Amino acid sequence: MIFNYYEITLLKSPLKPLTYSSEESINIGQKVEVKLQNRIKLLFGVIVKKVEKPIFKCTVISGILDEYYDEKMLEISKFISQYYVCSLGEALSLYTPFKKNIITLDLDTKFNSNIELSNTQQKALNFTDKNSTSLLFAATGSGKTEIYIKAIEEQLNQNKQAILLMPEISLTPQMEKRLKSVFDDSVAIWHSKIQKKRKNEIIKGLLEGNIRVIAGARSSLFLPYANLGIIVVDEEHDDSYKADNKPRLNVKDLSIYIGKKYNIKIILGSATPSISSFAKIPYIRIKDTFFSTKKTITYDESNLKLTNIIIDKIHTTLENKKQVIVFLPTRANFKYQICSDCGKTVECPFCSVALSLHKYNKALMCHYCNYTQAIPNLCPSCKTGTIKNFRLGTQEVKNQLQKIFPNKTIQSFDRDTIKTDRILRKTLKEFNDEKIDILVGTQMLSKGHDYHNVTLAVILGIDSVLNMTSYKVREKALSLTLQIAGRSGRSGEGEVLIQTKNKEFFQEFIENSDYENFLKEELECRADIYPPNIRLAKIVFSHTNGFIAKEKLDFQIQRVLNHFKEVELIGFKECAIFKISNKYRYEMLVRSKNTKKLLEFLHSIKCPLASIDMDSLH
DNA sequence: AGCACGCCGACT
DNA sequence: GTCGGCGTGCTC
Repeated sequence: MIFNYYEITLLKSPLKPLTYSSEESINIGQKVEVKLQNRIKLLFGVIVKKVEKPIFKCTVISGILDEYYDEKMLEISKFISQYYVCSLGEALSLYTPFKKNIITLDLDTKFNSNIELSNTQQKALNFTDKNSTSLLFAATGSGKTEIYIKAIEEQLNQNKQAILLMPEISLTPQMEKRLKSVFDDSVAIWHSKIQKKRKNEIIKGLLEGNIRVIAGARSSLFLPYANLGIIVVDEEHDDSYKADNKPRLNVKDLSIYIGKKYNIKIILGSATPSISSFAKIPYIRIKDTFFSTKKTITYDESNLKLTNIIIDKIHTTLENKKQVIVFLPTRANFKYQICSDCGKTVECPFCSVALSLHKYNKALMCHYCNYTQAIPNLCPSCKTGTIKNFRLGTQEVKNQLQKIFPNKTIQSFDRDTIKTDRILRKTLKEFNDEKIDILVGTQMLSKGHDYHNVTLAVILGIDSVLNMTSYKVREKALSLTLQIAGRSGRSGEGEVLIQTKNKEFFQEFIENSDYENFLKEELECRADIYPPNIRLAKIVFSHTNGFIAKEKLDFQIQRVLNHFKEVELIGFKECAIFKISNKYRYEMLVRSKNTKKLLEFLHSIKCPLASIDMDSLH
């Protein structure tokens, strides 16, 4: 009997590849089922290498499936496991494999959209033709979607496939409509909320060749593409392209990597591009808008509350039969519950954060671990004082506005209210049909939705963004403000009201100059100490026993200082939220100009308490 | 002694 | 990740 020996990487497992045997000759990339130790359930694995008979005894492969990972998937996964510090199995698990027995049809359907591009749009399209990777630095309403569509069409007509990435599921409905009008059933929407049955249809369509364009969230990058020609990354500045659990990859950065390696065209687009894209990628600016909009900006230098200035502006706007959006960075009703006697906040028992009041549910909730409790009558600390609310959230602003404008329809727009795709579509439709007068929401408001009759955008509490501790706060606060401001006055004149104690900052970059100046100036500030000119990684150590977490942190600090000369320790501290889900957390930030050396350190940590975040956005 | 629980280390 | 092995410490 002839046995073959293979290294197999186990999917979703942090283990290194293990060696198994089989009588059959199996291809690299084949998905198989294997038994591990005394576990009852079989595990899925992928053949990564054929090897000689090893010195130890091998288990026989239990089953060979009719799914496989192609060479590109394996190569990219290898890169992900190296760069983002995870096992090969964890990286490969991102992918939906190819299926055997599905014949790939010819990709020769031709498309002929009748979209007429303006001169400016045509110039931008030519620019993306000339550069393999390009950035469309395009103002809101400048028509970048048409450019995307034309660029995708060019690729499809060369028998290629296309991906259009969006940061949010909530943006897919409007994009779907526009893509379908050109590409019809050749386009499919892909994200985590798509039903399993539909997902299988899409994979089949993609393999057979009748689906040619995938538009959707992060996971769209990991489908079985036989002949990918272009990846468009819309709203490229958006932080949600970075995954927040392992493998902590950034699909925008990964797209750029894939584009270079496999000669796939990459187009990034944003009205407020990220500093790193601006610094590294050839860009073209599009300032023209279809409707020349004139923006008036006013400031309110009070703390987070609805002042008369704000109420008057809203009143006038509504009188003129126009709509209003109100942004604030906090969900729920109030951020903190403070005792009037002892001044203590009501904290989550499992996390070091104050609980938020959710009036609708009559409960206090933790925004980090979802712990929920009844609203206490008396302060749980001193048992005498009463609990007072502090700092507004979307719900409370909505309620206050409702009292001031009893005849108007006011709707909140945040994760609490917009729970499903159906509710999202319904709310946006009602708002655009002018059945809603005011939308009060969080970041969700800023994300590329079209509000055609809004002439006033109110931005509350932006200072709390500016006051966070991150090298990115200025970039975040300004892009967020501009994105929200961009929602006002899409047809005609628009007003923006910013509540801030940092008026000069906004004046300087919104009124006196523009975002490009900000990017240039901020790039200078970042110099060689913060990205994009240097690599930054964050390592978090967490444990139910705080001393253990601290001990592991200290150990790694010593290692960097003593053994990794080219890696610089920027700092270490308790995490901003010290305790989450009953685990105490410490973090350290390291940076290096030498990516290889930085990765060497990160790979050498080998501590299960540590979560490693390469290119951390914090 | 007998058992519950948490930690640790191995996994081909 | 997931499992068993093993040490600690509590109870009968």
